[in-house]
Amino acid sequence: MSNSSPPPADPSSDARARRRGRGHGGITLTDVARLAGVSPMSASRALNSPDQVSEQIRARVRAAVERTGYVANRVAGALASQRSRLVAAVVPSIAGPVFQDMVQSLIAELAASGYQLMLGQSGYGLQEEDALLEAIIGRRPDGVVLGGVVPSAAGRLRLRASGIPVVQTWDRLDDPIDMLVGFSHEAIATAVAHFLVARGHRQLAFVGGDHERALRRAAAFQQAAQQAAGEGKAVSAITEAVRAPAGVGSGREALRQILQRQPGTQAVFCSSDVLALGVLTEAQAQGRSVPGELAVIGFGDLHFAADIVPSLTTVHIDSQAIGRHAARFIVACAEGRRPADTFVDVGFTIIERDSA
Amino acid sequence: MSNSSPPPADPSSDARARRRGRGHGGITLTDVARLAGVSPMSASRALNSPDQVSEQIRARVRAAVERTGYVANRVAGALASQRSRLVAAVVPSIAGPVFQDMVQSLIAELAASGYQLMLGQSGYGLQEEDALLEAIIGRRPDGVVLGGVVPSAAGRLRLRASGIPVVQTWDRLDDPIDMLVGFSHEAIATAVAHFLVARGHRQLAFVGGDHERALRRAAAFQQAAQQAAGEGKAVSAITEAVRAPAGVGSGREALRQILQRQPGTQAVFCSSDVLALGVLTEAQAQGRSVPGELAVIGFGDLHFAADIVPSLTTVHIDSQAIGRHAARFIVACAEGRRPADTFVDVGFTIIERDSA
DNA sequence: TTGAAAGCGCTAACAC
DNA sequence: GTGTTAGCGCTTTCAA
Repeated sequence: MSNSSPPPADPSSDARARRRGRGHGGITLTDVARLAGVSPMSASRALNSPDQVSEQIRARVRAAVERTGYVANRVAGALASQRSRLVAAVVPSIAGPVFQDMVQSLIAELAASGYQLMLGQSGYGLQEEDALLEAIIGRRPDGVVLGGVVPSAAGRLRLRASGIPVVQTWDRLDDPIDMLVGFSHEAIATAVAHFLVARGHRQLAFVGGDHERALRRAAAFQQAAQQAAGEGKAVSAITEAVRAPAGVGSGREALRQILQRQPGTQAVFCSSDVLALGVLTEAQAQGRSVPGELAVIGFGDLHFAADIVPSLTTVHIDSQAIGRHAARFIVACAEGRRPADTFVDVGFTIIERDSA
Repeated sequence: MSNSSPPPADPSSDARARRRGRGHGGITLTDVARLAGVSPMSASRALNSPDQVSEQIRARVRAAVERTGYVANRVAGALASQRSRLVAAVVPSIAGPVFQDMVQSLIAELAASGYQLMLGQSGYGLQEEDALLEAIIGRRPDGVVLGGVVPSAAGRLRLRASGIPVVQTWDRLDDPIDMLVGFSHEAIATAVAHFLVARGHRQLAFVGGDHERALRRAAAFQQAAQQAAGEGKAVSAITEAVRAPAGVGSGREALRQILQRQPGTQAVFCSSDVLALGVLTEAQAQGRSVPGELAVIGFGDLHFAADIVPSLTTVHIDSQAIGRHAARFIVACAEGRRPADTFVDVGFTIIERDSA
């Protein structure tokens, strides 16, 4: 097969071998344009802003694309236009159940606008976090979404300096880098404490991870409990911190610890439904009835929450909405119409089921 | 602050405003080189292949980078070098528990070699799958990892034609596009059927999704059961297909259906631990003891499997290994040393716990 | 070891 | 509408 001029329709077999030297044998926009008998610029327009060219050109370019199997090189496009149509997201870990729904809706929503998601995991030490940030900024994404990641001061500075739109999520921060889509962990802890106290529980416990966010929620929970106590009720609340990853096993262990420290515990608020499942399991294993002897509240409203026995009372967060808002913020920025209001509180709902 | 020549150390405030015209005010390698008093090429070498330049140049460039807060533009680098250091992965959905560990280890392993992951979701119809493939190929990633996704004939052709290394995972396919890291669903189904028959169970059931992979596993399970029957034992096996997403609720419903269709069912093999949790839950709700009256086997060995009551007997797949192998295959290809053997079967293990 | 020249494949900007 | 020109910021290639 001769290698001059655009290759014919069959793009099969040995494309892999074609690469050599500097010209790499790939089909370029110039090839398509030549085949269609138009200028490269017209070909570009026919593909990217079809209304700006005549029907004739559109048709000829379309035909040439079909014949060659041309796929536009978006790397070159990004370099020339300074728009990568790539968005980076950073989460502590994709393996936990927490950020899944957010990432999923982020991907879906971005894809709908022609953007792709690059996913990074922090939570492998600060050294790596810096390297990750550098790798991300180096790719000049059109936006960065941070999920439950609190960057170092240096990281914040770099992100700011890069000029890339940033959306922080999963938390209501006082001093966001740029945009914000979240909810208040303190408000949730307070609401849950009131919920439990209102139902007559006086000896409470909180189970959560040992990271900053969970600890803040714990503090708020204790504080709200104290406050209820101030209203003439004697309420105690203890906190049990488990190490990551917070699985079912950690939940079981946590309940054991709690019952040792405060045998009369009447209600447990868990910072994830998975932990709550562990608490439920342990309670059952010990023959302690839920919610009769022990009320349990989870967090996240994961898919299994409604279907286990007893069904789990839990805090629902609309994670999909978080992803959706974040995606829209960034797409808007990328298209030059930065939203006026760059802060969204998606709120929360306590879903009352059988466990509390 | 004057805006001519490379800006001084402070990269704070209004970088966002600096963009205008064609030159976008960003710090480029040329700026760094000028500041260091060397050619751009030397600066590039100082950063990318430090051993090729003198200590003097290295130091001066390093200093200039620090002063300016320069972050290399990898888009330009990718265009020039034809290596994006970007790998694309496609999974049906990131929200299921199935591909999480794989994606997690893929990200980690790639990051360790300086690569980033772009994540796409298929499973939104074929129209979208084609668009997704186009978006991926357009970015010229150094590799594509397919997780449980069977591309259309057209998709396969395009991937092949693109010359991008492809790794298919989670299955042992007969005719892979390129490289393969997986395990045999048929072998698993057979092993589980034998496991159950050997323990005296004669009335079996399979619960799985209604997609191709699960159905193949179901067929293999039934066949293995028949085969055992041929050895002088009367074995029956029925299949219950649930619609996606296969959650705890689907598992409960599935067991109800099964017990209606085959009231004497003694053992259930579920195509995911989540379904198994549902079956367990329903059995418990009906007062049916596990494993006494009903044996249950799951698939995936998810984090909760060991900690629920009864603990779940299940099929363990080393998903992390899948991600690791896939990453290594692609990095190797990208660095010009394509592995001789591009096929790995990671196998499986039946983890025997209390539920069967 | 260092540098100059020449692109990578595309699009913004400006003509016609 | 369409084409021409001139880069985007980097790296490959080749010469010194």
